[in-house]
Amino acid sequence: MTTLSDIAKIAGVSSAVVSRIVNNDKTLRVSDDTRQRVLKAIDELDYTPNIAARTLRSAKSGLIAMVVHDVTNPVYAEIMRGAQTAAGENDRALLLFDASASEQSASRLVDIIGGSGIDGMIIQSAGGVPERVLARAARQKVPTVLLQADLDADAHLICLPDQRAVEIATEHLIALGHRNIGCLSTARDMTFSLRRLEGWKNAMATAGIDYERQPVVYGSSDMDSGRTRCAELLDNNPDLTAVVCFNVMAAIGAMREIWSRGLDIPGDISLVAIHDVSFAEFLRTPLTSVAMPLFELGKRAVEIAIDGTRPKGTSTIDKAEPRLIVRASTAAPKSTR
Amino acid sequence: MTTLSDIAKIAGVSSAVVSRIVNNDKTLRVSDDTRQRVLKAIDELDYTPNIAARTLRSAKSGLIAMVVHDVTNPVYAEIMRGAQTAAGENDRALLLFDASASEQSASRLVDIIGGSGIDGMIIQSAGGVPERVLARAARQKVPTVLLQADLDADAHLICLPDQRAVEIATEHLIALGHRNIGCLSTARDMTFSLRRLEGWKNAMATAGIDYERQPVVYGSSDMDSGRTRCAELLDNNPDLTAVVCFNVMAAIGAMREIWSRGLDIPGDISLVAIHDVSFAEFLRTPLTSVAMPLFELGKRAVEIAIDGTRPKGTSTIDKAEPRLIVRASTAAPKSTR
DNA sequence: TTGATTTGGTAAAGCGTTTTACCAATTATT
DNA sequence: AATAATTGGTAAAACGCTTTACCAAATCAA
Repeated sequence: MTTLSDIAKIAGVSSAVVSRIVNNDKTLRVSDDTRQRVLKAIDELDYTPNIAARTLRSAKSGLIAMVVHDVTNPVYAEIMRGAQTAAGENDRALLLFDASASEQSASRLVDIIGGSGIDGMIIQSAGGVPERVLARAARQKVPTVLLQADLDADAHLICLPDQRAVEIATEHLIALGHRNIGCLSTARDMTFSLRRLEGWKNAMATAGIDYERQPVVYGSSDMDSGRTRCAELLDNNPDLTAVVCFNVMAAIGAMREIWSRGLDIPGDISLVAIHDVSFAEFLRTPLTSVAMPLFELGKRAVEIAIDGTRPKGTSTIDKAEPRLIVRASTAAPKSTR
Repeated sequence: MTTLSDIAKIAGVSSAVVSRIVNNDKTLRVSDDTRQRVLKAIDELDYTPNIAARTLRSAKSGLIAMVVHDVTNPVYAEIMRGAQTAAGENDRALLLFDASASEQSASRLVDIIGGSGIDGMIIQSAGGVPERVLARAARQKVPTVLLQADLDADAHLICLPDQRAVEIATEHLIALGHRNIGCLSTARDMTFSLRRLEGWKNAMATAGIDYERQPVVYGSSDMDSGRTRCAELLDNNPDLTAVVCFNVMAAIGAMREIWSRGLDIPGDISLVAIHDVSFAEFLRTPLTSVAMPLFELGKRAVEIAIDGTRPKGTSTIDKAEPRLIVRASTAAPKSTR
């Protein structure tokens, strides 16, 4: 309700001065006395700049759109927290879109992009994003950051240290004495699945194990998928003593399948999952996992979305190594005991 | 980039007409021919109204702020999905703030409220919201909806059918033959805790059980709290055969404690939790729970935030009964077998 | 003393909508 | 034929801010 010119009137200056003081314009020269008068008026009237007017004039809204595949998945929630934090640090706010929520929400997003409502966009939703969203963003030159999903779009791309994470997981199993180690992978057509597989091959080869003879099945990142794909894995590979699960929720489904067969974890099968979740420790068998820098991923995503100078391309979060959290789902295989 | 007057020029009309066509103004009288020309131009140039200009002029941004206590908690994620859906249906978008993320994010929110950046606000964060946020919203007359948290603020308040949920949970245990049923409650100073306790008392009294002799402990909604409070409960009440947990995450902590004592669920202790989560079924002992209409809560919240006509006050989501999901964590007590 | 520079500002043009008030031409009514 | 009502629009004023261009007065240099 209080406007710039209200302040200007009270302080006895033009609104230009007030605006430049509010925006901390370094090129403004103003007497200390005047500045104090303005500041006092701002404080007394509790003035806050109108966002719409500022956005209209400056073509910067301070809003970043974040499209997530499924808010409900705790793995992705951590990414959101990272993004949230970076947004706060940089005076931005996050507009949330759940790709799985409704078609109308995608339409709304297209309208917002087209209406210059956002300064940047972050997409976590592997595959689930309508083409028109990407197209519109490209046309409007809205900086777009893709997370772990290299659609060949005109956008930035950030990856996790996928290969290293699976290497660490596999090395852990090998160190325990496992030789027959299967993979419960994520979607076949995602490059992060490939990078993870590469990590597994690497670790196996380094240990002199012929990974060609070891099974790999592909699934998605949920419990149901984990359960059914794990069943296949066990059915066809009686010698298996360990499984690397590329997604923690799938790993939980896998556990269920293993238990339902009367098998023990880790007695009969050892399990390592990629990504950690808060309740991993509280499962029947506390789950050994490799924590990925998800928070950092979200944080970097908004930083890149904000930073207009950065050239497009792929970057990887590699500040910290993936972290192995040994719990109770991994142990030496029976044969070595 | 394309503006209203671009369209107007091409269609050979004034921008007023275009605006009113875009906004579907019923009072506009225009020849069918003209309307088609305008529509065609809009379509060809792929025109989308500039959001900032519209917001500035109309003082409606189409944005609802949602403040959540912890994005990471799967219980609250379901609320967000509901809100997301309702937002899509009503052509709004959601601005997300994580109360636990950063102090700066609260400042940013205050600026946005003050700058007329939002049309409404939903707060899920019990206790964790800075006073200045509420104050600013009240001053700016931003419709505010409080979820399960009756701060005495000038706002709408929506509650869950807390009492009924716990009644259902308790009745289930009583039907199985339990008489010694404890409560692992949520925070003592929250009225939803009180309502839930009321449900327990109700069910107990109806069955002719003296609930005064049964233990109640208070905790918070996380696993650690669940574990430690459950320990107290067990230490002081050896006769206990069942526990109603007012929060599912706390219930998971409780399970851990029970197992760590070499006790069996449900053999020694039966457990029911309020709220369901996707992985409840995949725990060591699949957890019996009472699902609450969380999705509906989120949905109603944005509907109320949008609907300016509704008088302030308390409402309860009572369209559907809380739903008992019987899994494996509840069974008849030993004594009756 | 004169001209140049610095200080401390001001005026005003947009940014793209929405909306109210108004109006000329056409059609209907008496 | 004269008046009234309807049709199909138009003009222009906000909304509140940012930013560029400009300028009078004071200070400084020579």
